[in-house]
Amino acid sequence: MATLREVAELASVSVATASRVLNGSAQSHPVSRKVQASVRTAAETLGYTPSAAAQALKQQRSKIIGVIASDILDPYFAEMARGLEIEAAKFGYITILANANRDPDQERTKFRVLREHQASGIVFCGSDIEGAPGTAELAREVNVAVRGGTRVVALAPRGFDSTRIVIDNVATAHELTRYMLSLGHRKVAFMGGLPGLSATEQRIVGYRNAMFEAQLRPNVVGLSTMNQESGRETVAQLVADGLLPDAIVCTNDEVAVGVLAYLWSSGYKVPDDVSVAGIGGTRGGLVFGLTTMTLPLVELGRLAARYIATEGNGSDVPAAPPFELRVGSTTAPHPNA
Amino acid sequence: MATLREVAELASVSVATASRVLNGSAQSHPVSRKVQASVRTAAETLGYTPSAAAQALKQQRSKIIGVIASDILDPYFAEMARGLEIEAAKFGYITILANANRDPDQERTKFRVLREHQASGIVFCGSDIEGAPGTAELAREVNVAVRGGTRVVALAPRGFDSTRIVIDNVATAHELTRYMLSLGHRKVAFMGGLPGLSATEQRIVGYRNAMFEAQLRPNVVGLSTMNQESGRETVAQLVADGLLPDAIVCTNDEVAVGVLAYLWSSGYKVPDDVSVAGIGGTRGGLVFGLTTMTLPLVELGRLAARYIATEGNGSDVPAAPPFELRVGSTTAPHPNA
DNA sequence: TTGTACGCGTTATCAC
DNA sequence: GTGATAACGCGTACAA
Repeated sequence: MATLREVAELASVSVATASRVLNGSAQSHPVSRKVQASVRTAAETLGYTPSAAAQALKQQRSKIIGVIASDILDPYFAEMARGLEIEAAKFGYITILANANRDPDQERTKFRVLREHQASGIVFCGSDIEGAPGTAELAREVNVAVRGGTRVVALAPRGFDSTRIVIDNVATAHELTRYMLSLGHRKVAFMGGLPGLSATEQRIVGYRNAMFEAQLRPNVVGLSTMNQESGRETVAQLVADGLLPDAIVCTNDEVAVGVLAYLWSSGYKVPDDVSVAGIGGTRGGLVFGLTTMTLPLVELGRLAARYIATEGNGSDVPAAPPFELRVGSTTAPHPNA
Repeated sequence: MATLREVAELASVSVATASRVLNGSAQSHPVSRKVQASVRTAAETLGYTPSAAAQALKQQRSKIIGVIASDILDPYFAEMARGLEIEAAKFGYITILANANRDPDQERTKFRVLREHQASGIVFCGSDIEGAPGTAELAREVNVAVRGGTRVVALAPRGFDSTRIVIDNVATAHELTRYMLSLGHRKVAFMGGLPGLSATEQRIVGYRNAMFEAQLRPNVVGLSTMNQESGRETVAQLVADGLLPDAIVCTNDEVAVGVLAYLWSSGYKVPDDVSVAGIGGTRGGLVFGLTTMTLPLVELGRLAARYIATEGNGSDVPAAPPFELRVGSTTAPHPNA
């Protein structure tokens, strides 16, 4: 790795001049054209690459955004990560991606590593699990970091003092459930999610509220995991028990796709036999014409990246963009409606 | 951010001692129990976090693995990225994720940024596009880096001199096509992929070879993109033209799922009307019982991470693990067979 | 317009 | 066992 000094020597100038030409202050601190040219060619021939480590050390901050995702294989988080990466790149930032498996201890470990790398911001993509062991320690460490000047952004409900750019989970489920009811369905079930996961619990609240308002009994099923497989298994069980409802509100698109997979493969008609909808608006549901609450996931990532890159302070936190119902072909009015 | 010196002062020891206690050589360079304890408590109370930047600067290398993916939303790459992240973490490494959209220029930019951060290794997850502008420049820069000691690993066919841990794409498609033929299908089509993309071209070769061996005419369709939507559109067109084959070998699972989505939603029976299979073995196909060539994607990521973290040299490159046919419920013998 | 010199936080080499 | 101190590569006052 060629260093700045080597470049300077080859160009017969001082390191200061070389530095001014290659990194930054070429305008605020003028350098003659000739020297500029010779420095640049020297850098080119030597294949000079500035040391981000040295720069970070000197400037007390590095252009790094840390991303802590619950599961990078889940499209929900992958979309956020993508938005983060794209927007960060625009500002010359890079994203460091860490997986945490929804485990507070792992989150804490990753958080620490990210801080060690002087990340100027750290983004939590997933929500937390209420009362999970390690949550308190994580919160404590996050709060210390925040006070120390590290920008921390939560893109989902979190129990620590960070900047929040969060979608109203209660409202998403509430609105979606109301849509199902407006179609004339009465036996509307809510399916999937993780017990204790804030996002899940909030969506259930939204669903429950909508059901209560319609004076109907809520019915929450399959509260275990939230992937395609669990959607398939849960609906298979409902069918086996003869308890298939009129409509199913799924906690996310993954579960909904699992439901569709089972129903189609076993001869049921969607939406004739049952209406199905998800929450998220991720790519996975698109091809199936899934009705879903489209969430601005990529945009959430972008906002977080921009907030960090532009060194936002607590006062200029962007609001989460609105979500929107996307009516597909997996929902239809109830036959008796 | 508390520094080592602050910790040392609080503990009334020298920075040297503090360093020995907190980072590394506590054994090779003994420190008394008492001092160790006082240093640790001092670090704790100050919330000391070592500066990775300073360490990287001093040690001339940082525990960073750069990952350049073509599209993080594609499960194919997401699985690799996940394997990389998990294995890297085991060795105390972190992964920096960069998206490149299959654009050589973007790849080059990201590659450079990764080098600036002194990544000890950089992994390319996707294959290249033959003759794409910018490919030569990228290759040149990669080769410079490799000679400079940076470990570069390609997990897909690439035109530069890097370590390769690659699956035999020709064989995957060949084997899968042969399986379709063994079921008695004669009109077997190959669907999807990017024109010029090495992985696509190689799979087509495998497919063609198998068809030629059976003295059948190959039929490649939908060579445009390789996501679910393109699979849906392509098969819809086939149906509209009355050209639905006996069996479809898809370039990846995404395309295959798109095909299934269309067929199911429009009343076709899989595998009764047509057999469908994919390549990849990603999660997306699992819930549909998709027949697919299961590729060791996560494992590929792990191997790359381990190779870099253990500072492998050119002589101890691990071989790609074997792939395997997973027979699901989307393929069946031909009715006339 | 260019050069000199210091320090960012850490580790490693020497001395005690 | 422990403590000074010199680098690592860079940016930037301050001089010239």
